[in-house]
Amino acid sequence: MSEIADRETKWQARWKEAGLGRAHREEGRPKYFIVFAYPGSSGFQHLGHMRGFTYADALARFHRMQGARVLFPGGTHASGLPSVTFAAKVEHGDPDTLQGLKGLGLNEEGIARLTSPEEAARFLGETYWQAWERFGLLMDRGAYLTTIDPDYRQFIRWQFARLEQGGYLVQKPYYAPFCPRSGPVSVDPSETDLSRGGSAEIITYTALPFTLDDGRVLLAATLRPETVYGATNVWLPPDGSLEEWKVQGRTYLASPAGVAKLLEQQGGERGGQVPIASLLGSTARAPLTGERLPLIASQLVNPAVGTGVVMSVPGHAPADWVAIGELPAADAERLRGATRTIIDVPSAGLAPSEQELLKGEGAPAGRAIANIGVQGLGDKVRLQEATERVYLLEFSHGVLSVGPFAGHPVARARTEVAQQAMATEGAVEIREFSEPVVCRCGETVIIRRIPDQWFLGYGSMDWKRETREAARRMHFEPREYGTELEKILDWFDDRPAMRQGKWLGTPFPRDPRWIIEPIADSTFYPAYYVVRRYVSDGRVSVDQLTEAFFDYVFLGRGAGEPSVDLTLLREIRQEFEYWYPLDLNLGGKEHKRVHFPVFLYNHVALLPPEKRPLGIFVHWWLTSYTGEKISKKDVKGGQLPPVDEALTLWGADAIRLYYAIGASPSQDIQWDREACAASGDRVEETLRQITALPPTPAAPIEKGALVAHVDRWFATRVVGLLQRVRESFEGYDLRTASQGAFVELPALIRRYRARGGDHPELLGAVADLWVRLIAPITPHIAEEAYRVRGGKGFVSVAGYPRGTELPAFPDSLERERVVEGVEEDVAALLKVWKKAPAKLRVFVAAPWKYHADARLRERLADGPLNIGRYMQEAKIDPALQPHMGDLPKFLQEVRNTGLSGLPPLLSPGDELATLQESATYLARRLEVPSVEVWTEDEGAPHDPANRRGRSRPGKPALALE
RNA sequence: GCUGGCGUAGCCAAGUCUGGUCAACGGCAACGGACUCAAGAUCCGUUCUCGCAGGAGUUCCCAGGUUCAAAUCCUGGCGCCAGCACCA
Repeated sequence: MSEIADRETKWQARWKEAGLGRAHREEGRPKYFIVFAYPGSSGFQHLGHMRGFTYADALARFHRMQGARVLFPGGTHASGLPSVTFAAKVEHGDPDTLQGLKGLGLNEEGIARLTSPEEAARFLGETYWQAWERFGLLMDRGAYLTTIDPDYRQFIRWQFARLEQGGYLVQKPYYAPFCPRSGPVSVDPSETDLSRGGSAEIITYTALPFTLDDGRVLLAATLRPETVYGATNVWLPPDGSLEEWKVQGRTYLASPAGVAKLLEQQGGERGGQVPIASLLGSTARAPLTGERLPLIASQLVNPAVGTGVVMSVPGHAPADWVAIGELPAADAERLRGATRTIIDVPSAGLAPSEQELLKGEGAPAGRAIANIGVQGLGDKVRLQEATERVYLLEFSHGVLSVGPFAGHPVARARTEVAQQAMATEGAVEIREFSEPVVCRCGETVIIRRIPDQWFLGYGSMDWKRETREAARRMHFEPREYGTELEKILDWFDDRPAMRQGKWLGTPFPRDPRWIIEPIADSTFYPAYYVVRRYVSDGRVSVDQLTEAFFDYVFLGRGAGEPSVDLTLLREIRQEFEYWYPLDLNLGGKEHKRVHFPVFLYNHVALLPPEKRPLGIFVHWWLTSYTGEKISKKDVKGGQLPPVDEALTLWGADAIRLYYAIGASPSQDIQWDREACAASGDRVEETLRQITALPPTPAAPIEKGALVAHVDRWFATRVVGLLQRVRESFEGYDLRTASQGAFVELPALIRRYRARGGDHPELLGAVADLWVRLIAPITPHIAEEAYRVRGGKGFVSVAGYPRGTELPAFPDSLERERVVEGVEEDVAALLKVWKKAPAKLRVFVAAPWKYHADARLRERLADGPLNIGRYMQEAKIDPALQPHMGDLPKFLQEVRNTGLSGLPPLLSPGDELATLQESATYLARRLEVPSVEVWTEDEGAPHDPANRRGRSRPGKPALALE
């Protein structure tokens, strides 16, 4: 093990031994309760996962050092599919998974155990916890949980009982993926249940009824029901049969595949076969318009898609347009002149590519065909493009121009037409996957209607309104997320809260066939962390976690669980009252639209306003380098290293600093190995420097102890820096805070020393503050340095610098600025001054200029400078009168810069004294053998170019020789 | 399309809400120097252009506009990213 790893494990062990992570309530003392959105137990963690956890720890540490009692718990989310997937990978012998497990030191037997999803979840959870410890996270192990623990399940049962009681659960029909052989399945990209089709979406068609003369009804499935006003005919497959579907006393016709879907989704029963040939040549009455349309066969129609019957809208559907063009003469005759344009797209405001699409005359579909150059029905790629573009364009910009909904935008008319067709014409919805979905068992997955699905009623206006109000009182980081969340709440709708299938989770108490869905069981859990500590140390048993228990602890309602000792019960209630509300919930940007909204909703449903969360912190991701076109030599970071490897290479402190200083949290960081390594160097250098500084003085530095300008200046700058760092932490700005602690402070010390500063007590005091300053970000080296410097206890619980620890001398900053100005100016001069200078003369402005300057500031404060008036006044000012000739030039220079362009105002004596005191420094620094400081009106040495005349208060003139 | 975000010097990335202190923090990289037998680390300097006196010019995706003043505000355009639901 490396020296770094040894150091880090040593301190982690000591923190654990001292119990620093354990939360202790102390009434009357401020508290800070922070959680991160617990990770799903899906596999091995990498550096990307650790970014947010580190932020949470840095904030928790900062507040702990500020004197707050901190509750910083963590857990893992084992519900749902991830652990099931992982266990399946173990079972199937997935090479990456097995290699990872062996890397963690598991033997065959240990690995075999992980084929159980529960075991896998617990195991993964432990590896996460270990990673958190190794990153230096100071958390309360007593609160650690996984969501499949029996006590957690008790908690979830209580939560859902309360939600149901409060009317937050609703039951209504739902359409879900279903395997006829294996039962409910999940269609998601991990394809745990599937052998193909994980990225399929469920598409909802409207099946419009077209009535034949004999009363039977053809169902034509469409995604664009509003185009019924432009329908010219009905397409049927070229051969085969349709099938009857009988429902509610009516008989519909659709393809056999279509009928199969309808039976699953709508019920009813199958009827007889109807040969398509028997239908061709007749007509059907269209819904809503009542027009009679011819039935025509076409290759266009795929009986497997939708209902196998399609209404033809050649004006707006490129495929229909092309199909009609390719019809035999007899069929074409029946349609002549029927193509219509029923959607207008105003050309104003269209993107050039959209304008291009609609160039020309005639129906939009025909124009798109011509402009894209579709060659015929066989030209599938271009036909597809034309279809998609017309569809999108008309959906987003089109306005319906005929019928009762004329004038309505297509996006709106579409639902209006569908609603009306369903209400008055007997239209039905039919759903199918966007691509074939096949179960692991080999069976094709279908969509089945579940009549009594449980939802969380997030669409409810009352609940939504109260949640929005709660959000308005919260703090969001970044602030933009607050406005975004309001928008999200606007469209947030009921969500299925349970499912039937093979998932990990808690059965719904009222009906255990339902397993509570993973998003739904991870909304109110911060509250349970408080209780969990009493379960893990055995003071409360699982069977004591009754509804009465939780009612009392969380809501203060009822007498509580009688089997729990009353004193203990009261204590737990007090704990909850102490820690709640939650100060901060921190999570990655993937949680913006799902977890954070429901987290808030549930707190609103269950708790009174004063107990609702106070803040949400969203961080972006650490991304791996994905560019492909750049040659390998240029590839910066490459893949994200696994946690173990990264810790061995650089150590936790280095990575923590890298996270904190690399970018602001609301920005993806692209992994940069070299930058991470460099931050490791910085960490080690910081440790070296702090330990090399003089010892911490026994007593605070008194104001009187600092006499020299550099000492005063240094102390003042440090004070400002400490304040800024603390404020940055309070404002969640970890980047600025780290920059101050790791970049600016060492730079300040360097300059202080370069300026000749060497006040041992002052440096010692600063070193002690520095150790504390860095502790939230790099706790291990902070402890190390703290101990080496003789600190007592742990710096992790020492006080955080506030900026009141050192005396400050505001005027010293202005003095120093004069010196800095001279440095900058000389550096600029030397750039163009080719020779090596032998001597630098510095001329401080003559006293009358200070007088003129003071007057100038008064005038500028009133508005733009009136030079004429100023001169009038100067004439009668005895101090300025002798210098009337020089005044205009003096004034001219400030005329354009205004007040803000003026350097700080010092007294002439202060400026002169500061520069004299700094002459040696300037000589060394600027590599000029001799530096002399004069005043402008002092007896002049050699000054042929009359440089001295340039001098202004705060900005002395310079002469190089 | 909807919702949100982004476009800053070789690369990463602050600054934009609250216009001036911004040729624009910080990091990486590169170059020069100090130190070293050497390497690494560390320290100093340089990295838009021009300039033999502290200056000037041109920049913050593009084009306009507001303003004494714009990376920052407004309008329009171009380009890119994420999410869009049952998936954690």
